Amino acid sequence: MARPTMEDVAARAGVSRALVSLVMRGSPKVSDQRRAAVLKAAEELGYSPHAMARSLASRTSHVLGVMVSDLHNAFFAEVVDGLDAVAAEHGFELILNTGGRSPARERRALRSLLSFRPAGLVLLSPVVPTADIGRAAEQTSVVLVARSSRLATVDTVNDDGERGIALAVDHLVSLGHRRIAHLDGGEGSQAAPRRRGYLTAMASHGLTPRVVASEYTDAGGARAVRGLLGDLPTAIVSCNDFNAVGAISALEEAGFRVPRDVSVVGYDNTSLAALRHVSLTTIDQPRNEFGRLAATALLQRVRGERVEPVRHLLHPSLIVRSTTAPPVRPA
Amino acid sequence: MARPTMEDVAARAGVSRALVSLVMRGSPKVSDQRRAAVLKAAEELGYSPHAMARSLASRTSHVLGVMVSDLHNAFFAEVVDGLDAVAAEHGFELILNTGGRSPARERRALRSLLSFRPAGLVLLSPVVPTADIGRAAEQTSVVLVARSSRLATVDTVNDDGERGIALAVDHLVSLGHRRIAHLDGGEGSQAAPRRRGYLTAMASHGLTPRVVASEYTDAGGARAVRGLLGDLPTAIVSCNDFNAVGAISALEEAGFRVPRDVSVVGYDNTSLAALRHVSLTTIDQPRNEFGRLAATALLQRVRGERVEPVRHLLHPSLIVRSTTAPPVRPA
DNA sequence: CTCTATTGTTGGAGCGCTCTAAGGCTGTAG
DNA sequence: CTACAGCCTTAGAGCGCTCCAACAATAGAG
Repeated sequence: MARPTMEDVAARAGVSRALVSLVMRGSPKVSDQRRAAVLKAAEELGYSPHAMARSLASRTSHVLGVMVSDLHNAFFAEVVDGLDAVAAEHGFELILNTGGRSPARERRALRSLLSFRPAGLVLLSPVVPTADIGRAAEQTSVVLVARSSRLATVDTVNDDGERGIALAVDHLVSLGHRRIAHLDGGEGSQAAPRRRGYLTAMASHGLTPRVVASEYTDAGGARAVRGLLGDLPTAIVSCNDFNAVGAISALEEAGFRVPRDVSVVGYDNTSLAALRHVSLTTIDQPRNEFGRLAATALLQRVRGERVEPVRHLLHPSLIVRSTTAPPVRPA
Repeated sequence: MARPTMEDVAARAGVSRALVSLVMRGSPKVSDQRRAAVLKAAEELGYSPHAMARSLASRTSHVLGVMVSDLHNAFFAEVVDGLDAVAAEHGFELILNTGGRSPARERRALRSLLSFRPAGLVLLSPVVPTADIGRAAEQTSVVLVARSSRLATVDTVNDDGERGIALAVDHLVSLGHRRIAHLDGGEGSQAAPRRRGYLTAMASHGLTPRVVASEYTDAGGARAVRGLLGDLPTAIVSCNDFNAVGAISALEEAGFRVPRDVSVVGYDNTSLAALRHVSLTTIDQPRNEFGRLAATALLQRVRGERVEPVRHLLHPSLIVRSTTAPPVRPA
């Protein structure tokens, strides 16, 4: 498995190593004749440039470091998908890590990524303290996804959770609902803005809010609904799709029909929501776009096109499916 | 962002560059005193070794290349999760690519990964011709996941789809079903062994098989069931979970109840199947284990512990939930 | 036919590290 | 007091590449 080097190609093509380098980098200052000879020799030897040696010599990196807090979650997979698309488009490679939602493991993952001297770093919903992020940002460009920060040195990409929930509430209100409860995500990552958005939206319609403690799982949604059965609202805004699906199950088990008796809105527009069996009205977060924007932000910095930090706050959108309808019970 | 080098650390600690190198590699032949001095200097400078320079000089790589045909699919994300766990455990880093299910793009992705001279390559369900894989295997160790191959130079990790479907059929037969249909995955990746497994299992029970053309989507499952309504079997074995969920929707829309009127079994045990709202009886594929085994296979080769190819054929397992029950209609 | 551009090509230094072989120290035996 | 093990430590070459300065070679101008 000893692979050929530039030297080998040069020897075979009867030119110098430097000329091979020029050809490999696609320089225009090489005669067509020599170029062809070099390319032929490279082909015959099965030569391909050594990315690490190249990066070392040129003091530039075509690598983007990505730390995912938890790949298990399909949300992140889609973001990575977007990152990869943009990176590939510009000849960059992704080097990937997971932090396992533990600050210690994330710190280690961070160090490991930095040891590759990446052109930039994408942190997906990291849980490490801001100080660690700041320190990383001294070494390379950093963009934070699904986590906000006031650090002047890092870019951020988030969705506007307040607005997203407001979309859901407005939708329900326009259908005629007035008793709308929110199943809250607790300590979950974007739970706070969503809760805030709910309270603000309800207030703006002059309605009485009702926040019910819950969590980002279907079991959590079911549990929360069971606590609500004595005094059921006509509509529920869940903190995410899983929670919403759990809520629907519990409602149906209790003999209620969705959306006839209770309307339910989710959040995230996971593939789950799109299933005909579920057909959940929900709020879409442009996850792929998160990745694309994050990669783009990094590439801009790499090219020196921008210095000031950028804060992307993406607009979520309402996807109306079959779990919302006008209320039939007295509002 | 000009980061300190070994030279800087050596100067500050008052030792030679080589000594710093020894300390960084954790060599035992360094006096405690010097080691402490070096570590202190490194700490003060915020030094961390340059992974690429290290790899170039040592002619060894601590990088594993991963080509995912489509990260969008949660299946692959879980495999990557398993890969990452084992890689991290052994101080390896993952470098990741997607091939977008196109041979041309995959070939490019492959080349790009190889340019990093990775210690090994993991190909998740690649669509490139075997010849390309063989060529890659000449450059580094290769393990194929979710794609079989007779190449003597590559390791493979797959699940035993025939056996998985047999598990489903046996389960239904033991419940008393005799009219069991299979919704087929067509050209889909593991559809062939699953179909084969169905036919064999039915034959072994002396039952008449009934293969219905379908595909790996919930819409596909629904469509197939609609074609079945005139002569409904008592049980359905779907090619995967999505298909099964679609089938259930169509059955319910037609006024049938699952599992009372028809039992349904999925395949894959996606997170979808586990939802209480779905609670699908299905066949579990140990995806995380796929990743772990793939990484382990590579590491064994890297360490020279093994030369002959290994073929992992993982046993799928039956997960009984709420969509299967004894038939009530005449069998 | 010489002189200056212009274009194409080359050697050499160096990127940050590892690794080998050789060197400096200490302590103990002869 | 010299010799010889250790045990630490170091200089130096080299990994595969890029990049710069220098240099041929060809072309156009005077």
